[in-house]
Amino acid sequence: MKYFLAKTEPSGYSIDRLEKDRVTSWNGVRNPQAVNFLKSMQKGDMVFIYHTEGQSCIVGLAEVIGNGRVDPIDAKSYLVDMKFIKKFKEPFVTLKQIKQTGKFKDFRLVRQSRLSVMDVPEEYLPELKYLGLDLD
DNA sequence: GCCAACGTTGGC
DNA sequence: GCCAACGTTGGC
Repeated sequence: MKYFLAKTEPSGYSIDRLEKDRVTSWNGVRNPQAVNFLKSMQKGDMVFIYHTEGQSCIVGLAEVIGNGRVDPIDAKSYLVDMKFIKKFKEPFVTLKQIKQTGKFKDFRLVRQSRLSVMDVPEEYLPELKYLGLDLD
């Protein structure tokens, strides 16, 4: 089981919306590198949901529930079905905090600010838990 | 709302 | 296939 992170603008699609929907097809990603990460997702993998408006922060967790597929209405885009797992308790873990620890220097979230879907290497999980993410 | 950094497009 | 011009993302 692997971890990923997917960004979204909450005014477009928020964690609250995912909680209501329960299940969604994560879509609208066209950047080739981000699409590759979507393609590497497998059933059972976990996805941190990250909001990019206002204070950038990790707001929740979703789980991949099936194989991805090319978006039927946009061949350059790729879809992955996922279900709501949880919304983290506030205060959310922010990008600022993540940068301040100094332990995420090679994390794509820090290195490639415009990448909207990425892997979260296992080595970062303990530090994310330490910052307050409840992964149980 | 600005703008740096990055990605994409299209003319050559 | 290069690269200038343009468009977009996301942090601030």
